[in-house]
Amino acid sequence: MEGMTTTGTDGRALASLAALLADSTRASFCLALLDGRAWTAGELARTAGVAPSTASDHLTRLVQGGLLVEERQGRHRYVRLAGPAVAQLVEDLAGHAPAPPTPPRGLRAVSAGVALSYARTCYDHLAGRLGVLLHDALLDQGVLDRAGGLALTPVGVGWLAELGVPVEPLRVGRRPLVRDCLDWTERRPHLAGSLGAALCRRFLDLGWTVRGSGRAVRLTPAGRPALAAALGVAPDALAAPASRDTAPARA
Amino acid sequence: MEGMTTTGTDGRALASLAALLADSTRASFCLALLDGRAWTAGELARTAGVAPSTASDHLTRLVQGGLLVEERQGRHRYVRLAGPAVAQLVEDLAGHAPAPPTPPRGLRAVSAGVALSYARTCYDHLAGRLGVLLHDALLDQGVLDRAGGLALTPVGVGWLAELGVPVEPLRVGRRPLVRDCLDWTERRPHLAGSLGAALCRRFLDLGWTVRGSGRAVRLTPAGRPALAAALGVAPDALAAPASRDTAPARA
DNA sequence: CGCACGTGTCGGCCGGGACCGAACCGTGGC
DNA sequence: GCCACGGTTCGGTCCCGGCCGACACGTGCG
Repeated sequence: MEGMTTTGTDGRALASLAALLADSTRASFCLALLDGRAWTAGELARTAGVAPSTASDHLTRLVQGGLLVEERQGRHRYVRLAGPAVAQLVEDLAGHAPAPPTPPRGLRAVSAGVALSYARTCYDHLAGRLGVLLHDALLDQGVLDRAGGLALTPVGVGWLAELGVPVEPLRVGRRPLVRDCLDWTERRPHLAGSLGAALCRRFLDLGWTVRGSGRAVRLTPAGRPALAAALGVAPDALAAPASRDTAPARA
Repeated sequence: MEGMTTTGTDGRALASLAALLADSTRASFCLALLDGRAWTAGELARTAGVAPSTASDHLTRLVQGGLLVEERQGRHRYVRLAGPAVAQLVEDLAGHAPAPPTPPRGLRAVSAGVALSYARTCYDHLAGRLGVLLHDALLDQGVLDRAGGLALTPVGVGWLAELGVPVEPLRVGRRPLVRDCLDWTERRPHLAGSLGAALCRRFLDLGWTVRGSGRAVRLTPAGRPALAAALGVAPDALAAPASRDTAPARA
């Protein structure tokens, strides 16, 4: 009677998982790692503003908890999120957290912020204004449809083939093909799931986009008209914000 | 350079949200509340095995954090999850937590466990073997389709109309129409989303199912053939486990 | 070989927070 | 009016865990 029969995950297990993210330093690690790349322990320590020894401790716990995986190279310890499932978990949690009243501070921070809000990676797919725009355009084009839940249409399969993205290989594993992911800056959904990741990768392969510093992404001069054509929108609609869209906010 | 520009949710916000679930007592509260009903502070305190004063404290924090909403009636304080979004968050987190190696203890616990694993509510939709069976049958019947992501088909709209469930009212709000929800006991998906909730409610209204003790649900004698017909399966496929399917584990 | 550097370990400090018991307060029943 | 009961508030205790500095270890460079 006392122990109660929860017959499912028990409170302790849930709590210990949540505890991994319940520390601001570890949380900031995970948010940083949401760019999908591998970071070294030192990098994470610096961006979080803690001593290397502290960061090392946290990383050990995150790895042991299964949220991160590590890869050692020489004297470096690279860590990254353990997979899309973990990324989604962090995204969801972050999406429910109250938006910070953080008006960027310095000039440099502002321009960096502008670049990030225009286009960035969210784990392994596109986010920011460009990500939301892609999401909306795919719905307009009939590539996606949300009449009965977000889904790829038969039309969409053809559209993807034309772009050089075969769909079948994307159906492997438990990961959903398409999924909404709430955009932090736009507060509207962009496209995630294995298809979102494949598109992001394909755009990079085609040279339509390139990675900027950190998680920022830029649309190349060649990529703009090409992507506009594929999405059936005017190239102007893809214009980057105020600053030159080729230079990533000159220092 | 030092402060870093996360340009999104900041680590502290994420951490404070996660901290709400990072305590085993609060976590067990949320898991208990996943049945979708409103519990009193005392009930939660007893099932978690803590003093009323402790529970009161925890509830205040959970309400302030926006995870729970309260409703005071006389000398009682009823709390329930703040909404489907919170329920999904807890589910997801619980789904990623390691499965507990908890072989039920006593005789009574075993039969209660059997009833629960057969059919129960998961916030506001059906879970357990019956929930998974429903999910699979809907896919077989062509009501749902996951060719391009889980979605309701045109055929499904008709099927629902026949059952007396109009679809349009379900499209309101941000909540997805259909969604997979990982079943704790079956470790396979069952149907969530506004449609999952509507079906669960409809079955209760039709008298096909009734609520048992706690979050358990039972299929009524009248409901079994009716549901079997609607799903296009043999009534035997819906048979409850070993024990009598009418008595919910006496005393 | 020795030095710099990135990382892990240990000890110690300290704050937060989980918990309880006791007293207090309002509700509802007698 | 009294009492039982559910809930809350308040001290006080105690432990967990985040943090650092100092030291040890291995890598890679000069």
